[in-house]
Amino acid sequence: VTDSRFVIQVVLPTPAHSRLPEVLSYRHTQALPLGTLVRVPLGARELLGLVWRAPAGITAADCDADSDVASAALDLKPIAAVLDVAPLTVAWCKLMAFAASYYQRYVGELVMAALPPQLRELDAVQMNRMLTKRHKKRQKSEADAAPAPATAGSDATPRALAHRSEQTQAASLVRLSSEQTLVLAELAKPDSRPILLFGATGSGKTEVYLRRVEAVLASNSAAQALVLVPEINLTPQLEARFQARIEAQFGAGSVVLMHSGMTPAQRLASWLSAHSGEARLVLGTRLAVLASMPHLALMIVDEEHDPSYKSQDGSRYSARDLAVYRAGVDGAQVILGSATPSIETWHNAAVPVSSAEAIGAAKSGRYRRVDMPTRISSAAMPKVRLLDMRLQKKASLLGGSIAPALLEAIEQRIVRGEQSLLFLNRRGYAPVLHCSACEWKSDCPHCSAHQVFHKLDRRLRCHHCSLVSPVPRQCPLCGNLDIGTQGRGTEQLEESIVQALERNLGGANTARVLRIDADSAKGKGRLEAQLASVHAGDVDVLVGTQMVTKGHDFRRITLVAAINPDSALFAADFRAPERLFSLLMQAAGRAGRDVAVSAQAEMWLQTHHPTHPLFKALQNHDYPAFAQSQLAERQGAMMPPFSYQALMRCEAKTQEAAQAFLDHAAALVHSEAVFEPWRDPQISGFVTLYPAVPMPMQRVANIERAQMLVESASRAALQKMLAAWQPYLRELKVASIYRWALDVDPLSI
DNA sequence: AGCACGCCGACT
DNA sequence: GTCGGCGTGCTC
Repeated sequence: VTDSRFVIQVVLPTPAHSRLPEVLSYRHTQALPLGTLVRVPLGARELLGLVWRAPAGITAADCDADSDVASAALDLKPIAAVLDVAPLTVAWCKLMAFAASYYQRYVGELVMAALPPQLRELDAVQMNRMLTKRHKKRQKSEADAAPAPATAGSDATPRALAHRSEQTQAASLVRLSSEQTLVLAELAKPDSRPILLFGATGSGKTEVYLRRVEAVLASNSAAQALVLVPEINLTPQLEARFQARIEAQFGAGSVVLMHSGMTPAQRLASWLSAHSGEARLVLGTRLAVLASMPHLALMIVDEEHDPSYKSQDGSRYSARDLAVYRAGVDGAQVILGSATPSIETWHNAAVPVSSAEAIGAAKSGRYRRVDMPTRISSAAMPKVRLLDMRLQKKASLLGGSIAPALLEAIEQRIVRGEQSLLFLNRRGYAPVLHCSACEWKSDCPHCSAHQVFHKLDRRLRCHHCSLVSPVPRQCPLCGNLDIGTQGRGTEQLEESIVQALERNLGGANTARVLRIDADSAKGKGRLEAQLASVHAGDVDVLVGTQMVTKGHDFRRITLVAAINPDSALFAADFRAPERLFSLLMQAAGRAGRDVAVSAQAEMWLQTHHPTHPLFKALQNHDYPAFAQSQLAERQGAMMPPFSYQALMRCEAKTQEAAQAFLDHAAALVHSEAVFEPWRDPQISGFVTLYPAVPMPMQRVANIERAQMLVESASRAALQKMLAAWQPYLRELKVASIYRWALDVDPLSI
């Protein structure tokens, strides 16, 4: 114990609002490099920590000259154990440092979000036992696979080379289009800027990703690639395709998955494999952007506009933005792919911006745009038809929601043996019940939302707090027996379609209708089974929420209909049009993927606003025009990407308390005497604090929520102000507050 | 955030 | 007489 002279700085999973400092000091018998994983005592617990600042020769003995520091150093607790795992790289630590400072969190919080949960739980003995087992298993499988001595990472044996060329031949059976060939040549150019791969749905982006990954992995025997997708559960085909192709060429175990749906043991195994360099390709969801990959050379963010890349809890980072930053520190290429890029990315790719302002953008401050406009197999994009609902008689609407012309189009598809997809973003039978005699509505007692009527199990459900209650037989307020539904959900849409087909086709009706939404897909394997029946052709009409619009390659769908897209048209959120456009474009992409049927593929939009520019742009499949109009609007109103935002959210017992906290926080800033940075005109002149307001969903599970927007035309000024604000916020004590959190670059405000 | 310590109500 | 409720307070 006496020779534990070295002072080691460690970060731990201490939340930002605990009163602990970000970095803690411990003693150890020797210096430890930055990035070393250790277990350290904290109070009564023993936690996983990461060596943060290398002490560079500072020992307790060196501190003798200063007795205060020396005695403090002697008080330090010793490090309990050093994990037998290679230290994290300096580049990875830089990523953590950047993410922590940009999103206003403690480094320890991000580090722990990045490490697999099981790494935190295992003590040193369990850990080492596990590592030994893993090591032995690997040696055994290597011995079995290659009698010739082939070390991991260099598989340049004749056997491996022969194997590889065989595979290359097999892969080349998938013939590339000339467009794909050109795009791949463009991606191979030595240009360090992030790339926006702007490619229509069905243009063959996945094949381009695969080839690019293959090329980068083949160029260097250690190189690693990272492919991010929004939801791994929704793209099992993609996973299978990557696994088959890459493992065939680079060996079994060269591909690992990383997402939150895996078991703790699987997550640990994947993490170790990526960390050791054994895995050449990591395929995962947003959390995979934080994976330890010492030889990272390529990152691909598929569907980069997808909101699920922005973490909505905990550290609230954007995996896409961090990928762009990470490409910089790792010297890796980053490719952002989308048919409907986020407006921010489009702006970065289309308009030069000053380098200092773009998060992590390469030195030039701009992205390189590579276009893939053509649908593969010369299949055309579906024709978009706007169905003017103002001209429809209410009584003629089927189940109140489907125009007769649309039903007719569906029936034609059934006769031709083609499939239709009806898209409605509302699950349940009806969004609300109401009393015909009084004001009663099926309000959730705990949330500022209605309880949704689910007819199948005769229940009322709150989709926010999951409260389930029986359907009342009479009005709870006035006793009236006449209780009706209002609005329509997927259950009702399914019911209406089934009834109409029975009525119209009578005994000849053999049409099969399937509903896919979060309710129908509940339970392990249910979604896969349902999707499989669509692929197998066992379904004629598919009714679903946005769940079915993502990525599925339904070959025989020739009609996609958006039943009620208008609701998002005039939403308060300035990003609502962007989301609607990409949702509808993606849905449209489900139609006519097979060239044999693509000629008659159509997308129908039932709307009361057929002249709306968003629908016009969609009709022309003209994303650039839509993005341009959005950018013009945002520039006029000084909204992102022409300004930068942070949102302070607060949860409390009462709305008053929540707002009181935010008011205090704002007052703190405005009192220049307290908040020094505010005296700096470079900050106060550029940062605006808006008044605290209730959140759009004001109450969830009896918790009142309020928010306050902080905005600036200068990212640097906003960052400076937020960083200076943090310590004051941590000290702020207001009664009845549950918690507060800062969200940098919020997706919805 | 954990996890202690700590001081008051209903049970073997 | 203890088991356990969750209210403060501390953790290199």
